[in-house]
Amino acid sequence: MSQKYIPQEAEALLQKFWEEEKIYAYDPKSDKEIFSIDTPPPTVSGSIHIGHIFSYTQTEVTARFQRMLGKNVFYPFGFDDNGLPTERLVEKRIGKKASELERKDFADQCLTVTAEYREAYKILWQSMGMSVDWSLAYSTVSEETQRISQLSFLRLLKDKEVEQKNAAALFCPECQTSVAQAEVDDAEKDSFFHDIRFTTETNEDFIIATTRPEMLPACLCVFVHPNDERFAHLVGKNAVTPLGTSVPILTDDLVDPEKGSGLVMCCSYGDETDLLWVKKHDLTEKIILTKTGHMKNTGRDDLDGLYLKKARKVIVEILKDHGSLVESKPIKHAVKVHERCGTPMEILPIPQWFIGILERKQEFLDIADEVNWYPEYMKSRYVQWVENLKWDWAISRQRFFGVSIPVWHSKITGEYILPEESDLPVDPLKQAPKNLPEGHTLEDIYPDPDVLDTWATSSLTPEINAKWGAEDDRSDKILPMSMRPQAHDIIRTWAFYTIVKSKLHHGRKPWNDIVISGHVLAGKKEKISKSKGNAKTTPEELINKYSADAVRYWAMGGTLGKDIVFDEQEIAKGKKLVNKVWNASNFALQNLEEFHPENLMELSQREPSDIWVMKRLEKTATKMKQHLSDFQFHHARQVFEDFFWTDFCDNYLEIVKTRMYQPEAFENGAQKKLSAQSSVYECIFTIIKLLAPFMPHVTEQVYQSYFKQFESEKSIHLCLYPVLSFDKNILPEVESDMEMFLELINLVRKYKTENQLKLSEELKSLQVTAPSVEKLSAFMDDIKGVTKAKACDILQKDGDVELKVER
RNA sequence: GGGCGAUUAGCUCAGUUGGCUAGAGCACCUGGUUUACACCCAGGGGGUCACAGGUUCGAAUCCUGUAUCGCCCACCA
Repeated sequence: MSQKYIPQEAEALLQKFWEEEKIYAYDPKSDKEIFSIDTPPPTVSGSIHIGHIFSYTQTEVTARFQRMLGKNVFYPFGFDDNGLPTERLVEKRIGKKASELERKDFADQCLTVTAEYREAYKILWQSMGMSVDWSLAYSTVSEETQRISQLSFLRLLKDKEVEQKNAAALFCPECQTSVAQAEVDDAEKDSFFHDIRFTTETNEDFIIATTRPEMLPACLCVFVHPNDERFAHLVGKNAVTPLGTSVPILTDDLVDPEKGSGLVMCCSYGDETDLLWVKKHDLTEKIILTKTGHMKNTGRDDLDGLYLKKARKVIVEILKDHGSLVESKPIKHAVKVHERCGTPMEILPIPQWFIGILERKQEFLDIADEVNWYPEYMKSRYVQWVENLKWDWAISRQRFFGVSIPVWHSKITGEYILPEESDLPVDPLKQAPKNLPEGHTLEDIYPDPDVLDTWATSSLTPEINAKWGAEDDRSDKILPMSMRPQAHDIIRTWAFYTIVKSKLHHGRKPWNDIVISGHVLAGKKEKISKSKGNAKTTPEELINKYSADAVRYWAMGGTLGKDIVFDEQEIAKGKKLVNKVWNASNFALQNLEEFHPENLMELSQREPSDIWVMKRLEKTATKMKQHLSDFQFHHARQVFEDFFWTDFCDNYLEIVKTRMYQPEAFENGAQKKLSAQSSVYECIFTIIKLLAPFMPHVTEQVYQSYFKQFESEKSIHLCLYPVLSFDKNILPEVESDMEMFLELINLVRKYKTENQLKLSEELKSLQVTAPSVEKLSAFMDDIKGVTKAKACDILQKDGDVELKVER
């Protein structure tokens, strides 16, 4: 082995080796147990920050661990280049709007433009030592993905899980598309609470308080709470709005008597309550908004055609002139806005495609119980979301770019004309159906203009990975997938929608385990974001400065589901561990030059210290395996460090040094040296295997430099994860006996430190008292070796070990 | 308003089912050029475990309440 390990040089060479040897390839022909990972496809929009590294590395360690358990690991990578962020990026790069190109051409442009970003990801990922099988990479804008997305739609349509309804949906007038409940954000907006005077036909006045006076032309009725005695006399009468319309006054217990004046007008549609009321009281809706957010059908020329905001101002003026406006109080209130553009949402009845989910809430809750949630408490977020769903899933979007809805409509019968599954993907805007219904010409049909919500596609990542419906469909092998890693902020979207699709298509859970990671914060309570520019260092800089293994070490420190504050010192700590592992291995192996594993001494024949370290190693390996199986990365890391740094390096190696350097100083020294070498050999080999999922580079380097010569596997990453199981009868009490020895070592070290002596300073003799002379004496050779004492007398005395030193 | 989580050393965080004297790294102090490593070794100082009650032989850990913070959701007339 060489003296120095320089990660900046070694890591790149090792990565090249892994790629050339296809160490991480998924083997479709193998009959080994498969471990499949539903990798989150990151949005291809140009920026990769340390937060990505954090969560993906945790998954990657699991991939390596499962591979070392002997499983056939299916570890793909995906690129989400179908979303709006990518669309914007591509528009900017090609200088054209998506709508200026054919859908297919724009998709091609997306693939072209994002190619370099995909390449950047791949390079960074490889430089982190990510054991992805790149031949399994997919893109969400590719033809294959579009085929699967359309296939999903067609099958759900045939199963009547999808239907087109002229139902009110949340609508964004800016993007001019419907949006799903999950895409809605709250925003604090400045507004006015307007008190407007209504009258009844019998000339009684009352006040309606509203933030949406422009909805007045769509006023259908006025509600009061049935128990509200203040207004009981009004119920059943007709009210006259300031615009002169006559509407009934009704009761409903959803009215909050405390709010506003206690009277509320119901307009189609001001908010979701209005929607409910229209259904419940069978009111006839009146729609006064166009898709672009302009007024129509108001019955007034001075309002029709005005944009919402403008209309609001105008109507306030009208009301003022009319004397109906009593007061306008400025308020701040939360408004539902589209998360993409921040525009307040409207509710409009336009034809939309829906997947019916409200009827199946319980089924989706049941599926969640079949999935293991890590950490467990994250499930409650899902449960709460599902329980509170109010809308079916609107999957159509009135945008130009995206996966087309594969449907043509008949102008004559209104029936759907659908493509064959084998013809997918199709673009109805560009293509004609292969077979027209009887009596139809091309003139009699029109294409569905909408595209699918991106979640309708992203929710199919298991199916995309499985090449669902293709000739080489591998659903049987990899579905349900073993593991879904993702962050907590998209439980209600990605996790939920994936469960919906899996349930509807296959009737079962999409994965066995869902593993939720936290976010990386730039500082206390500060999210890393591109706009703030608070990601001080790039992943590349950190890898270059500390090594990939060190960055990976940091990523293992987070607790599952919890956000962590970025701490560069943790990476520095990782760098130290890399160095320590190399040096300890290098040193230990130097002392194994004439050793061959064929000559390994039986454990029962070894010296007590050598048996002790093996027992500690056994425990460490057992615990690490358990922790990694449970995705408890930080626990595994901690257990490793405790053993490796303290027990193995600081104590064990120091203890056996003398026996290895100068066996002639001991009676039967050759055997005692072989005993030490046997434990050192097994420890180092086990240590690097235990650490291999965390630090794949330095461990591989040690393996290639030494152990490879005795082993058949060409890479440490193809070795099996260590499982040790020793005969319990071999020195059953060695661990507690060792405690006395370690106590003695500490006392001697303390003595030397306090007396400002070198730790290697020779001592004339030690006078020791210990609870068991016999047991401590078993370590006599090593006591002399590690303390450099020429003589040591042990006397029996209960209690702690005590020491007197003669220099 | 509902749900979930957090509060432990100056800083960043561990602390498995309640159990020896509450741990680690960094920072701080003292000592050591030890033939693996100064990216090291040895020793040391530093915590009323947010607060108040309760359960228990025993609580950082379980229960109740309070405070502060974060996330998710709801409220929006």
